[in-house]
Amino acid sequence: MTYTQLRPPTMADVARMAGVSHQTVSRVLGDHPNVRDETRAKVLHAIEEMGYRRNSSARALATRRTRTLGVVASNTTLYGPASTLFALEEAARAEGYVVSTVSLRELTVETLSEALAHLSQGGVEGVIALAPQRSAVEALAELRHPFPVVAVGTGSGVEIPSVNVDQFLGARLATGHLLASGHRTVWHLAGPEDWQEAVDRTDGWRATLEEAGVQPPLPLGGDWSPLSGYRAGQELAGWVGRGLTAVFVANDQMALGVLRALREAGVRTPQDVAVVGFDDIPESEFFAPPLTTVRQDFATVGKRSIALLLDLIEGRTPSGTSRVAIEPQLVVRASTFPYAPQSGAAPG
Amino acid sequence: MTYTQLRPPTMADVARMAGVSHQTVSRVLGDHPNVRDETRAKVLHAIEEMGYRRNSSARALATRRTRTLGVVASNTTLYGPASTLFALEEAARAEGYVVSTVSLRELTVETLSEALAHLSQGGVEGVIALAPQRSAVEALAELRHPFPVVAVGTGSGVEIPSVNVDQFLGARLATGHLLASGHRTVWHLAGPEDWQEAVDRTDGWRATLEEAGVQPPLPLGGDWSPLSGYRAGQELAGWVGRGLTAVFVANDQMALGVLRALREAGVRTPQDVAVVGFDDIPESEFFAPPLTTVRQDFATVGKRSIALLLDLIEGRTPSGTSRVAIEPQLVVRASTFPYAPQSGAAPG
DNA sequence: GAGGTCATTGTGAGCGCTAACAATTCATGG
DNA sequence: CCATGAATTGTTAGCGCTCACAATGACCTC
Repeated sequence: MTYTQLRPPTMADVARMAGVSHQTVSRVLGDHPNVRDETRAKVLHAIEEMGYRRNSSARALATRRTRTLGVVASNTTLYGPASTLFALEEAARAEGYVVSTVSLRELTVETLSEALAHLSQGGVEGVIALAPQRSAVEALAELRHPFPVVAVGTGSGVEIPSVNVDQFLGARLATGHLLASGHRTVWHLAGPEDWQEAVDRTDGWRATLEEAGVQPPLPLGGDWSPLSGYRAGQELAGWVGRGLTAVFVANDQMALGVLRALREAGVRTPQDVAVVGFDDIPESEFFAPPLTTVRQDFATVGKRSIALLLDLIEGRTPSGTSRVAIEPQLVVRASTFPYAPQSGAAPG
Repeated sequence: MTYTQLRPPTMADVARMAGVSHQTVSRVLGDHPNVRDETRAKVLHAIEEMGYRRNSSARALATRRTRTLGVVASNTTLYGPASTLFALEEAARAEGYVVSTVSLRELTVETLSEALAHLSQGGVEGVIALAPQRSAVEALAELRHPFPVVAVGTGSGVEIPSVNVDQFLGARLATGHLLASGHRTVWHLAGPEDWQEAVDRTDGWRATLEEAGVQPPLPLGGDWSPLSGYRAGQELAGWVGRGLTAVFVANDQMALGVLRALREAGVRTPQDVAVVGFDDIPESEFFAPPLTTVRQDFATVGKRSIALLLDLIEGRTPSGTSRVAIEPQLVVRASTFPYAPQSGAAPG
């Protein structure tokens, strides 16, 4: 078939065919109660017959509601952002909203600004910003935008309404688990410093050690990629036998690289060095060995974010006040076995 | 700040402030050439001053163009779909289009139909359907929709305009590589039978073996997950020493499970059994051992899909004729080493 | 100086819908 | 039988923009 420019039927066309006024058609479509069944049937029949679809632009213009939300994200092929995106869309759709997305290669003032402008062109009523980099958050605070914005993954120390997984707590769970398993200290491979989540995880790790009266070793740094984990793992391997028996890695992908580097260096996991990751990506369970990690509940993040944004749009919540924090969960697997008898699923 | 319902300024407001007609404001915004510089400056100043933004609904209504495209996808947290989604959005944005997405948990006639209706509510001018399941494609062909639809990942045997990576060729590359490395035969762990891509990969594998005069073993089946790969791997381990020396696995995630199962069974990769995957997910390079696999160029898929859809929307291409196929690429790593001296990057 | 051309600006009419109000119908009770 | 009000339907006026066309004025040309 070809999509010729024959103009699609309008409400008036339907009304004519059904022998009613266009307003009655509108009432039928809007499920207005005061329409006689017989009339409704006539209208529905005409709609069906003509293949009529309500013009969303005209509707949006008249109602001043587009029922569209925007999402700005980066690194959308990573498990975390992809999962959040999925949850956001599902939650928004459940509320009758369409979601338009902009996926950025990098978050800067410029790209963010363009993204918001682009979404504005799409007529969004509000925007969720998956903005894990701190620079992005600052940019967001500066930018003028005619709609409310909710930040996700920015940490709670920002001006903007935000929803976050409690990264500090997650790191505490991971580190505490290793200490409880008998390790004297826990090393740390951190994520990029300009990511708030990375900083929070490092802070949680450090705080846990300090509370246990342990002087934290100097953390290593990576960029979330398996490759950076691999490189850090090579360095870590050099410390085995000199006090290194446990590592908390800031995400699962880097942990994968660490595992490989350790293996290549002849270091056994978990017998020589225990490893904990963060995220619980689907592959983690099948790493060599299966990875103990911290699971984030992205579905809840999505739901809460949409709920908050809709509150803001409807004016139910004064913006600037809202901070939502969500608890993560430790998942114990073989990479910290046999030090971990207390909880979690056994590996398959 | 609060988003009070003070009505945002309209074009007429700007016009009044700048002392011109609303049409002149429209011209400035539309970069119409015949506007005096002085006038343009006045208008731009007024726009800036009032924080004016063009109302997209009104614009869409008047122009009959929403400049919005829709995407229906499932399994969006998997690497392949997520990468395609990213590429699609980027390509569409480059053309000035906003992208609205619907992420489905499963593709059925009902969910697809709802998704299209939802996107229609969002005013899309066309839709890309990431529809790897065959059932979905059939559903797509049946459904009435007032806009063009391009299918991605459906294989080329469908009525609908489509864009695909040549899965058959990919399987041929993988299987051929193993045969060329000296293996007598190649076993196969297939994806779900209702996925066209899985079928095409199996067909490519079978054809390559038959052309080499080898009777293909019975393929195993999985569901793309590492777990299903793990289970299949346990079974495969039982065939080692009885003719099994090489396995072509239909995706990297399942290959991960296979690797683990083999390892646990004391089977060495690649010395005892060589393994090839499909997708080249970022983690593959860091599996134990690093995985030989087939890379799909999702960026090109995205660009070509958008280009095709826009052609359809503009009426440049008669729909129903267009099939685009994209070549995949073999990436050789240690899981087929040392049988593979001929090409590809060495493991890190 | 009349007529013509071009650049620039303004005017009016819709795009297809919903909201507010007006009009009509119908059942009901006094 | 007619007033009363509820249920149902119709009428009108925008929503904020772009498009087609009209109007204005500056500048030439002969």
